[in-house]
Amino acid sequence: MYQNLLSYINQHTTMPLTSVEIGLIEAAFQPKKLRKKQYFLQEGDVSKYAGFIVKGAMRQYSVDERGVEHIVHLYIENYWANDRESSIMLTPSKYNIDAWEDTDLLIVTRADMLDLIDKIPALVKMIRSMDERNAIANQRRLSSTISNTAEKRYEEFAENHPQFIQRFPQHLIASFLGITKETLSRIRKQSIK
Amino acid sequence: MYQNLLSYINQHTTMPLTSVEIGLIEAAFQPKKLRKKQYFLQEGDVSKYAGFIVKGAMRQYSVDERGVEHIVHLYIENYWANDRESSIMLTPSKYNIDAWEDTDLLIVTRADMLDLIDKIPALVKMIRSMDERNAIANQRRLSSTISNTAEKRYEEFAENHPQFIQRFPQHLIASFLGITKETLSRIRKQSIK
DNA sequence: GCAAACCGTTGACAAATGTCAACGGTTTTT
DNA sequence: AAAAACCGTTGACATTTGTCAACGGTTTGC
Repeated sequence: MYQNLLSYINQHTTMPLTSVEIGLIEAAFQPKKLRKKQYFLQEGDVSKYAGFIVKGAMRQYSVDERGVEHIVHLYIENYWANDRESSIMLTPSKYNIDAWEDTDLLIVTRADMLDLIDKIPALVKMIRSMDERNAIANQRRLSSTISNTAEKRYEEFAENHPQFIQRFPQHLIASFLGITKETLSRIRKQSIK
Repeated sequence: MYQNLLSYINQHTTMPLTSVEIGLIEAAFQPKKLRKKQYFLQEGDVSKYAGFIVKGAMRQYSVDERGVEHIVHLYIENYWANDRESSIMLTPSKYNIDAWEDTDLLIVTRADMLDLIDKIPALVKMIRSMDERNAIANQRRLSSTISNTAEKRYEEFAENHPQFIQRFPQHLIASFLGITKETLSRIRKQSIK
């Protein structure tokens, strides 16, 4: 169960974890299973846990006044599911996070995570490295969203994230890209020609 | 000159800086002046410095195949101007960063910054706090971009960032929002009624 | 095994946004 | 002081994307 998380950590740090450190980590993270469609976080609640996905797939989305869902994140194995704004500022979340497939998580509270970071120097580097990767990914996505047409955004996404294309249905991909499922369907038809 | 930077750092940390630490910081950061329109970073170059804006205003943008500029960031006092992807991965930047007004910067290389972080514990927290704020801001912008109409995006932006509205001309704001200047002009006309 | 829900596609049409050209009023440069 | 560049606006029109309704082919749940 903890294997994925531990190797994820080792990949993002320079020095391997000691067995004492591994013990601390296993004590702080708690296993959690979600069935398909179960909520991990509901709009209006304050995020209590960050979840590392060991196995499964999840999505994060907002729901607008008309009831339309807007997918802001898709998650699979080795991703962290969380609304950082809510968990950092302790404000009610504007998002829902739920399981798209049956999912195994390792969850940790922000307090326990901060505690771990204080005790395990390697984690400081990991957090920074994760934040950097995250900032880069966000920058790319943002840039693509404001600069490219829907067609180009889809092409780029399909090229850079083929795992997501296979794993999630088309209407979720469309929403993630900020377009409707009909538009995506037509774009794909177009580009096959 | 260093006053703004030092109080910025103190605001983002818990313990005040010692005079030794202040000395280290002043040694690592180098003052730099840019005249309006001068480049801080040009597309194709690898980002060498991060720049803290003491006074002035800058913009970061890409240029597409048709020669159209897409503004990805606007910066004013107390912002950091940089293409993190380029400076972290050491890859040629896809962006330009230039001065929109005459600007005073304090610039630092990534190596010197990492060195400072190792020597000054308070900076570790500052970086994390900055990354968190950054992640939250990016999340909000992204969510707004894929979920809202142009009109609502402009309203939100004007409400949350009135300083930018005053400081940058409308066509830059439009590009930042991912729309044309004509569309923004019509949106504003509309909402006055 | 059947009903219900889900998924992608298509057509007809509406709405939002982009494109291009032109204008007048600034501000900046020389 | 004149010329040039910049800025926001407007009109006419094109293009992109959204909306709504319907369909058939899955897959899912009971």
